[in-house]
Amino acid sequence: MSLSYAMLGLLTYGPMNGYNLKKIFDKSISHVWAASLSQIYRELSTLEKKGYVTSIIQKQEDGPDKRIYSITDLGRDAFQDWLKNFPEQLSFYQRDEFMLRIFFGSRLEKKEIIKEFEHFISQKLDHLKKLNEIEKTFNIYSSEFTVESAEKEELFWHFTIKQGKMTIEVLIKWAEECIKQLEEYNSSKINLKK
Amino acid sequence: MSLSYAMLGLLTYGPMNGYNLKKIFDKSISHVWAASLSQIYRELSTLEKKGYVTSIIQKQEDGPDKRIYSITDLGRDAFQDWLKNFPEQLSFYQRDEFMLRIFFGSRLEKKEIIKEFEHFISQKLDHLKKLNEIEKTFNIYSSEFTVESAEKEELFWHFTIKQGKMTIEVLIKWAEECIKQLEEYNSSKINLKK
DNA sequence: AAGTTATATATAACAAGTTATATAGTATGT
DNA sequence: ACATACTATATAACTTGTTATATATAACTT
Repeated sequence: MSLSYAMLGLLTYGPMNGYNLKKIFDKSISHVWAASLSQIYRELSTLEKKGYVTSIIQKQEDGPDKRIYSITDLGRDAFQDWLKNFPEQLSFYQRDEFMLRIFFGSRLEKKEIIKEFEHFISQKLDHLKKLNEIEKTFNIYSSEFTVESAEKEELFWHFTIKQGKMTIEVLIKWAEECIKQLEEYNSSKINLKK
Repeated sequence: MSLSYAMLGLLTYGPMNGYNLKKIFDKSISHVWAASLSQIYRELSTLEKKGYVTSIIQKQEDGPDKRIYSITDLGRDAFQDWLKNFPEQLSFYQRDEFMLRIFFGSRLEKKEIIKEFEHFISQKLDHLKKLNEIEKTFNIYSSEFTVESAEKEELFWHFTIKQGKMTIEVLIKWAEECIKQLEEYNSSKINLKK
C-alpha cells in the first residue's frame, strides 16, 4: 500500500534510519501522506523482509545504535512500478470528523454551530501556515535530495502544496458561506414566528 | 470514534438492521464518513455491548432472519455528547494516494503525468455527479427521517454536499493549472536546450 | 437452463493506523 | 538542582479499516 511506497520514495533520496525518515515525512509529505513513527518502524521491517531495503547498524557512543536503511534495486523497481500505475478509480469516499458533525448540525444550537464554523476557519488558517512552512524547506531539501534536476523535483512538490492551499482556501470560503446562510436562516425563522 | 457516532446518528432516525444501515450510509453520509458492511456489523455488536443500542430478531420466511437495532437513551446521550464536543485540533494530515504519486512526479514522463492529471479531472467530474445523486435523495430522506424540522435537517446536509462540490471544483481547477504549468515547463526546457 | 446480479444476512482473517510504554542521553528553562 | 522538552531508539497492545468467505433467495439476462 501507499505508506511503503512513500517510504521507498523518500529512501531513493538516500539511506536513512526510522527516526530520520519520520522527520523527513513531517517536513515534506505529511500534507499528502502522513505516517507515525511506529508505523514507519513496522513498515521498515516488512520492507526488509521483502528485500526492498537493507539495513546496517551504526554504533553510537551517545545514545542507542542506529539502524540505517538503504533501498535496494528491487525496492527501486517496486517503487517505480507503483508510481507509474496510477489507480483507475480514485476514491470518492471520505472520513472527516468535522463534516460528520456538521451533517448532524441540526441537533445543535445555532450559536454553537456558528462558533464551530469560526473555529474551523481559524484552524484552516493555521494549516495554511503549516503548508507555507513546509514549502519554505523545499529548496533546502531539493538541493540535498536531487534525483534529476532540483527544479523539476520542486515543481511537483509545489503542485502538492498548491493543492493543499487551494483546498484550504475554498474550505474557508465554504465555512463563511455556511455562517452567512445560518444567520439568514435564523433571522427568517424569527420573522416567521412573529 | 467517529464511525460509532455516525451509526448512532443514523439510528436516531429510526431502528435499522446492518444491511439497511449500510445502504443509508451510502446514500447520505458516505461523502463525509464512509463505512463498509463488515465494519458496521462489528460496530453494532460493540455498541450493543456498551448498551448504546438494543436488538431484536425479526423472523423472515424468505431469506435469513434480520437483527433490528434500536438506539437506547444511553446511546442518544452518548451521541449528543459527542456531537457537541467538537475537537479543538482539526487534523492537518492527509492520506491521498493520488497526491503522493504527484509528489514523486518528477520520475515520470511529462506525457504520462499529464494523462494522469486529465484522468484525475474526469474522475472528479464523476464524483460531482455522485454528490448530485446523493443530494437528490435528501428530500426523500428528510421527510422520512425528521427529528425537528425537515428544512433544518436538510440545511446541514446541503452544507456537507456544498463542501464536497466546492472542494472538487477547486481540485479540477488545480489539475488544469498543473497541466498548464507542465506544458510551459517543458517548452521552456526545450527552448533552453536549443 | 445456466449464469449473473441484487437482496439479505453476517463472520473471519488480514492490513493499516493509533496510542501507550520503554530506555537513555542532551539541552534548556526556572 | 530539578523538571521539562527534545533527540534518538524502538516495541507492544489496541483499534480501525479492508478483503475474503459463507449462506441463501429472488430476479433478471443470455
